[in-house]
Amino acid sequence: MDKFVLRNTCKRKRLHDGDDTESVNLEDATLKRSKNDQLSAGQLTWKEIRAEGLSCNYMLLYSKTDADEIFLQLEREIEYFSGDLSRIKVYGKWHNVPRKQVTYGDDGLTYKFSGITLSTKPWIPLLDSIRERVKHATGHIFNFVLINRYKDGNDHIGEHRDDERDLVPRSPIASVSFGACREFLFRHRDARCKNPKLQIEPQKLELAHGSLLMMNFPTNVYWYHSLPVRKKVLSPRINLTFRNIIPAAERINKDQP
DNA sequence: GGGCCAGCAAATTT
DNA sequence: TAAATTTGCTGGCC
Repeated sequence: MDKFVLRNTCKRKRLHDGDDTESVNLEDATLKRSKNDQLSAGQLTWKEIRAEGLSCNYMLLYSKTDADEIFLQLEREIEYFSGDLSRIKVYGKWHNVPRKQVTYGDDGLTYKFSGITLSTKPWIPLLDSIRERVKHATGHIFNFVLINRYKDGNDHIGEHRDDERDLVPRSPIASVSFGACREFLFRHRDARCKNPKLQIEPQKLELAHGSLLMMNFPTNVYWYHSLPVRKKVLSPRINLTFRNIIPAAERINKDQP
């Protein structure tokens, strides 16, 4: 993939002067990455993102060269859910989810999404190698990955928290991004209503090609996240969120002690 | 003109 | 039992 194309897939826009939201500029990241192309990844430093009840860490996990190669491999090898598994009923109307998605993970794991239960596909070497890279960088091993592919800026995901019931309590979520830069938005649960009691500013991130975002406890308790529509984005983004899912058998035992 | 955002539309699940 | 949750459409603002 051409570096020039990637560098232009996302122009950062400051909405307000003095905007103090944490954000990561793809152009800076691309420059930094080109300097580091000769270096092995893992030598790059973490950036901390903190707010009330929000704890995230961000780094460039892959050099641009490696990220380009992985993006192409993902495009070749990942098979997304289709048919009933990619449709959803909202307000009595059926819709195709505005993105492509699929789950891979350890044998027997399932993941509930908006009423439908998705079973996982078995790990493939490409995904296992990314999982190992995340383990090397963070010390965390994950048993499940949800892959979302956003074909362009019209594909999106609405504001949500990740389903806590299925997740191992307090376990972090690792989000690895490839392809086009998209704005990622956090909003505090107490700042979502019409007349919020608290004025908590949203947190905006721009997740670069080859980046890793760790969402640590208790981020997922207090903050909703979304990937809004961005009409100017014309190229695809693939995002992998690694999680630790409680196996269904253990969940049943837990619910019925 | 168009990008962005807030608000609103049921039915199902927990 | 009541609250939370999904996406698309509309209208207002810039």
